[in-house]
Amino acid sequence: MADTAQSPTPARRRIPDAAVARLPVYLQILNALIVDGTGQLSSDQLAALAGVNAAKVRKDLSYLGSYGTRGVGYDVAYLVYQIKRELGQHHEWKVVVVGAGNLGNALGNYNGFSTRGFPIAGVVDIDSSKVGRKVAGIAVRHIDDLPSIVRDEVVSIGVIATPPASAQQAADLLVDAGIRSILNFASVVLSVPDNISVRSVDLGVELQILGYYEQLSREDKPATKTKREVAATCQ
Amino acid sequence: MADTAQSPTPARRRIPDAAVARLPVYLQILNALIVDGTGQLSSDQLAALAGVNAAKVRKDLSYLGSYGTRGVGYDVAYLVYQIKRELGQHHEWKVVVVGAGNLGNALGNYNGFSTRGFPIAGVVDIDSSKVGRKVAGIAVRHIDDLPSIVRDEVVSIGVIATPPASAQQAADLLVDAGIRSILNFASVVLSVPDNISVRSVDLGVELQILGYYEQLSREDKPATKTKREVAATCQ
DNA sequence: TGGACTTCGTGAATTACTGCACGAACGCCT
DNA sequence: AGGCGTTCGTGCAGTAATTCACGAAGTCCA
Repeated sequence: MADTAQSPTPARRRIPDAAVARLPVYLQILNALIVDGTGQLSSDQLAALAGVNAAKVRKDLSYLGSYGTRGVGYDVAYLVYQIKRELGQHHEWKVVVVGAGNLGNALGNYNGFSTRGFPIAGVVDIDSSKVGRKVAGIAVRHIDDLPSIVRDEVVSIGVIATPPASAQQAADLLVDAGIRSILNFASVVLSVPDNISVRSVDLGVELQILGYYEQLSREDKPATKTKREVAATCQ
Repeated sequence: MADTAQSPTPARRRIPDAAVARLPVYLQILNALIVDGTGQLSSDQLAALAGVNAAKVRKDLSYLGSYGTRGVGYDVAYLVYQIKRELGQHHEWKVVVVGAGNLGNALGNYNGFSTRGFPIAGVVDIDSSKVGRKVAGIAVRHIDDLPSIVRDEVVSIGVIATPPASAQQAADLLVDAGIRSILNFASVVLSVPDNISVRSVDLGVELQILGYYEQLSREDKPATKTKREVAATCQ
């Protein structure tokens, strides 16, 4: 968070975390629009599709630069290009999945990874009996092979799909193998060095949050409806 | 957001969204501590385990009431009780899963749901060829049965595990069936009435966010490491 | 009983994010 | 060419979230 001093690049814009979390959503929408043949769209339209405020859309996009045309809107294809550039999506980031259980299998078979620029370089498991089984055409390898997979395939991101009890160990192994970005599906808080990025997705937590608001809306006499249309991703 | 007027309950505390999102994490940690036999712990200790600031822990917990003891800390079991109460976790919330594909299967087999108070009342799919197949011991039913499942089983939460193209339709059907809380795994922004809660978890978006910070840390000369230890769940 | 020490609870300061409102820039039409 | 309508980009005010800092309230031990 030290934006102090003169960075070598004249003005390296610092995009707020909240905006970074929304850019992929815009990108997803815009990609769908390209398929539909839409060439231009306004911040109002994009805002409606993303379920957010139009001013927020404009501000978010302004962090990328001034790529809109006043009186007209944004060129869809160009915007896609710029968002991809900002997100580092112009090349692929390879992913390795740790844990070949239910979730690991589902992730392996999930198309969204490769179609969005995150091809799966490998699936590993600590259980030798699972080694060799195929997940989405990829043979499961033993976790001891993790370092060589990461090195040989130039993997950037590790996905933890193990039981909670093994998650910390998996994280340690990923860090040791040189991974600096981790997506964690196990319901534990991982402890990692400062320079490692971790994002955790815990289904139980998501449900509990929903449960809270559900309870809240029931306590309030149903007349006063709690307005709430979250497109959370994190947040 | 209208905290205006006099609510009937003398002082219905309004817990900030950010705090609500953290309470389940604390709960998870505390539950693990109970198993270990820990009776008391300080905000400092809990903060370390949750990877957050101690002041934040105290403020979050203070929204529940004053349940700590100065000079000592918090009683683990009592805190668990209070967090559960606040989150509405003293009774179970039944869940229905829409979509019996890869993800639907993984979710059905995922223990975390039922062990954390969200038993699966049913799995439905639009594809008749999948109907009758078993997912985690539960027979898949046709989506036409959704209204009766929701009514008969008193389901509170719907989980969308369909392909993106069908997600909006699934959401509409859930809303029609009376569901007011939706957990969406499809990578589309759902459009629902104001009084419905939606939380979206998009694996692609999570990876793209990680990709951004990964790129960022590579651009900065590696000397200036970007500090970043996020335990996001939403945010 | 009293003093030293610990830890909570919370007001106040800080930081981050949101949303409004408006000037500037552009296309289009006559 | 000029005026009109549209939409971007952004300064600013308002709101939400975080963090600090310190008094209050408790434990423990001599």
